[in-house]
Amino acid sequence: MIIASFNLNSIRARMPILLEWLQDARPDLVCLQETKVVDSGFPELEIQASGYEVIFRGEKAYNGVAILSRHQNRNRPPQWEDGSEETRLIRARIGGIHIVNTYVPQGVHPLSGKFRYKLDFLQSLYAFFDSAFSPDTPLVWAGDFNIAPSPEDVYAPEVFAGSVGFHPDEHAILDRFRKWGFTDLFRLHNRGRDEYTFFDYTIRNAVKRKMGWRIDHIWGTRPVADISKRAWIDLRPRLLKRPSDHAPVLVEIKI
DNA sequence: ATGGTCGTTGGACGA
Repeated sequence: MIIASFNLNSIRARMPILLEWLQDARPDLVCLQETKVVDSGFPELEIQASGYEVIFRGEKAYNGVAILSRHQNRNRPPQWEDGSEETRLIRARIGGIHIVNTYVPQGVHPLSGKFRYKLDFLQSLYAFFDSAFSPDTPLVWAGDFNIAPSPEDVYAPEVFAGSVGFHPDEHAILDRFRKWGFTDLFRLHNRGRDEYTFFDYTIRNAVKRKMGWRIDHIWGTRPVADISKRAWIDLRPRLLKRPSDHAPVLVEIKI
């Protein structure tokens, strides 16, 4: 079973790339972020025609999340757990595995109220995990975390130290998630640097120049980590015409 | 070509 996370930066603008990538990579479960569309405008029929069930929650212009599941899997309706008006969290259960897909606020600047909101969002999410699940639960947390966990995950860690996305307060919260029981499944299977999921549009040839950030993640509790076989980033969609600024990250689970 | 690019909007804002 292959699980993927992909920030699309608008699902409507990205349909050609999404559909081609689904056919190509054939993931079993896909967590999407930044769909940027209200539910009445979500391209549900096209997704279904490509072989996936889908659940989604979006709003006008901003945010928006969805979970795709290949037709042979069972799905269940989304439940909201963060109490937010924003559409940043959606969850499902596929077989015995729980999936939580989040679009964590970007944070803008460490001195801004939006950074405080980002930290609060993560603290609420931690409380949700702690109340709704046990570390023994087969649980996947996937999405755009908007945080690069370690110096290997930013192309210029000395430049960006203390910046939003690579800030000690963010790292302290991620450490809490680790202590609770989560493992970064990509990092479990990959040691190298220069492996990124986000490349700023304003940096020309950023992928080729390896100027990116690893801010999209698939984390799992121990039961999931124990059956994970490999994890990788698929840069191909980022290299196409009119790409998202993110590339998908994938994990293969023995199930 | 000299402060960069997208997407959603319908003038900025978010990223």
